[in-house]
Amino acid sequence: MTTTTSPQGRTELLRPDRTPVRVLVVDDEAPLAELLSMALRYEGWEVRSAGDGAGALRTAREFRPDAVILDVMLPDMDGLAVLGRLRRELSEVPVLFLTARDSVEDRIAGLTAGGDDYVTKPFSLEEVVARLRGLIRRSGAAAVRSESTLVVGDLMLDEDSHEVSRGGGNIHLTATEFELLRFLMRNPRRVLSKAQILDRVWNYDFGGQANVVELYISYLRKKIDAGRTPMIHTRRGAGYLIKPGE
Amino acid sequence: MTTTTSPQGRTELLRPDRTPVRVLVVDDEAPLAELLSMALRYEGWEVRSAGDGAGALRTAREFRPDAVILDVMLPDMDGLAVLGRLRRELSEVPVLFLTARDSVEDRIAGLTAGGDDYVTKPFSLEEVVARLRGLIRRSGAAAVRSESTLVVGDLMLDEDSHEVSRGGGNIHLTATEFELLRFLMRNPRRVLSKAQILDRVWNYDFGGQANVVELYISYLRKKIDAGRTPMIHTRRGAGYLIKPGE
DNA sequence: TGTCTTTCTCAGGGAATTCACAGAATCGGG
DNA sequence: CCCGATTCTGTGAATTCCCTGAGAAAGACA
Repeated sequence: MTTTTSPQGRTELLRPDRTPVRVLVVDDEAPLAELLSMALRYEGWEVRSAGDGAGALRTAREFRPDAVILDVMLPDMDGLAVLGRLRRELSEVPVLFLTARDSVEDRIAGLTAGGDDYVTKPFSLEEVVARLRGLIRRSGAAAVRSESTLVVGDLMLDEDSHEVSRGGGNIHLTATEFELLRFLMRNPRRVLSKAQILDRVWNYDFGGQANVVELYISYLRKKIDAGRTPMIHTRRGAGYLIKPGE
Repeated sequence: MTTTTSPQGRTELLRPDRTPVRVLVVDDEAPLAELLSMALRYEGWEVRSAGDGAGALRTAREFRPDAVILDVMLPDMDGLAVLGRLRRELSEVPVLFLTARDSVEDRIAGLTAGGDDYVTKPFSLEEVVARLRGLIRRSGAAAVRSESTLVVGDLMLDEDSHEVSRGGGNIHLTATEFELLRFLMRNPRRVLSKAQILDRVWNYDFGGQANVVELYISYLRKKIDAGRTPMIHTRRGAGYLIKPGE
């Protein structure tokens, strides 16, 4: 039941013994597993990865993760088989499933019901991190009842209700705008490059123009900063950052 | 998991000694037992499971559950035999029977007279959780803090009588509409994705189109929001949430 | 069994959102 | 003060997401 402040200046999840939360990533696509691992390490978590079911079980046995990210499609055995065995050894561990968009309905629905969750490919890293954070919090492995509300100055963003307000007035954001603002607010007073933002907020296979970020920053400014003292700032050549006005 | 607040933010059932309620799940279909266990743990309860009658008795003796979920069809012995023996050792424990749709009338009817209850397969998790909650509440095993009436604004839903009203006027809902509204009302001001809703409210083997959720939201709106200030809101790209008007 | 209710699929329409493109504006270095 | 690089933003098209009517299928009840 501990909260500490990470290098990023954010409250962090910690296990009761004050060691970092441990996450096991299971995916046979190496680049994807790598991408996830790096994103999770960036969050301050300890990560191991496995490329198949057998390896997953072996690693889990020894690593004792607090949460597992599991691709449903594995080369050697079905994700479900892995899940079954995993549960036999680490009964409580929450699982975040990765799945293709179309295979969702048939098999995942139901699996996730117990408090597990899933994300469809292609996903954004922000989404994965947010979901995983929720899972871990609910599982009680890292017993931190952190607030679901992000606050920067007079700007508030509620991750549960998806409500955003500044100085009392409610603000309507689209899904992408919301994700972008959430990412900014999770890293207040810190410059985020367009590349970082693209990597985090957009799906990992997004192939479009990099200036969508500029575009969405522009949208956000119209809604968030309109008139008031601006909180979203440009660092030319570096990126963007959010901080309380004055 | 020692908080009095559930993941949904509702008051939780706790035993007199303030430990979580203990539930024993007895079912020979492992995936189903797993599904149930996870859902119940998510509710903040402590769960053990057994795959046959003998195991059930062994576990019950040692685990001393406050309630039992019992599949009527077990490989080694009849659910009824298990029940008989169970009662000899834990005389008061309430039981929630799981049964196939057609085997209901003949035998279960009499069994449930004693304050027990039953659910037919396939069931939805919301239904099982609700029934179990009712059983435990009535049994008096747990100090009950939660009301059986959910209230959001001027909207009221009674989980016992299944009555729903808004602003005094009674509203008739079908079974599915009721479950959906209950799930929404148990998570007020919180965005629920269509996937989450599907997992919880629909039967675990539902394989249909995800847009049934949209459809039933539409039905609910006609009955709940008709004319008045809307309480059911769409968060495009994220899900739905219910909150008091204004 | 026949009737009424409920559940669910399908498909069309409408609206909100996402994104590319391109020209305007701004910045910083010389 | 000028120029290239970078950022901002208006326009519009494509897409995605959501709502809902109509009717088929399944179930409940008498």
